[in-house]
Amino acid sequence: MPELPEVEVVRQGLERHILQSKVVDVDVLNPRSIRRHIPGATDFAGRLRGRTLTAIRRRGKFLWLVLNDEDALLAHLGMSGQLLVQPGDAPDELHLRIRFRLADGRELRFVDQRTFGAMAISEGGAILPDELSHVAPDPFEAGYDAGAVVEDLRSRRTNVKRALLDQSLISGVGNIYADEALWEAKLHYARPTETLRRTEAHRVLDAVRGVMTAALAAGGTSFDALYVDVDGGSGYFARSLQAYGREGEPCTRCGTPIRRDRFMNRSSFTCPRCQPRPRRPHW
DNA sequence: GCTTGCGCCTGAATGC
DNA sequence: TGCATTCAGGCGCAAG
Repeated sequence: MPELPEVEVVRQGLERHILQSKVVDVDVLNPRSIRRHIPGATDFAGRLRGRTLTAIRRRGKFLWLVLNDEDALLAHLGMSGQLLVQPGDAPDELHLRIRFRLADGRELRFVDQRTFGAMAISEGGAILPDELSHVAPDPFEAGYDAGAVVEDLRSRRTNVKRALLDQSLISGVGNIYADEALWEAKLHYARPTETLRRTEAHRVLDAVRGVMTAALAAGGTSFDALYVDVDGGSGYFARSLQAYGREGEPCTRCGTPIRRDRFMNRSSFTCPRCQPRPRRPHW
């Protein structure tokens, strides 16, 4: 599942492989993958033909390829999206959605089994696409202000995990790293945000940055055949996970079996001892 | 204005 | 065995 570290691995891979490449043609094999590009596939391809990829940028889980220092090709990988750089004669992937033919004969390919991902052209989006105006800075950006995030977090009327997953508060965090950060900070996912002390809020935000830094160093988290890198390689952070996916296995801090709950229609993994459920408030 | 819940999507895994 | 159901989950939007 691509979260910030996996998207950053992809960004770095694109930077290594296709910076200054020229797009000569584009095939949209599934229009759903450009559903955010309202003018449609013909317009999409026309705006890319002849353009050069002059920079690869990222905020949170969003990625954009700058076109001649002006417009941008915006991408979100969703659940299962991959951006692969392949020789032109490589066989099509089963879930190939968009093909970008490059001038040197190689292809940039958007492959996405579940089609939750999407691409679009952002006019004038080189620095920061307008489409991302609602996406907060991620913890690795210069504009990230931990103190401001702490105050925003504590002003919300929700629980801490939902807040961490809210891209308008802090971007780049998905289900896996939210669970890992909460385990690290010894906080339960259902903890009401308004009851967080400043030190606790800082602790969980520091944990978010720490776990994502470690994941990036490991090349990201990969499960099964959902590859991460542009050449199809997998990251190996999955073996370092402390909570996510470890139901029934002992907590590495205290030995208590990790439990799995359904929460917000997704799985949440906690150590019941290190992360006790908050006491219900008195009504 | 803010918070919450749903639908989108495919394939693997599970249940009967 | 085979068909049906569940699960994975980020995002945008509608409803509350």
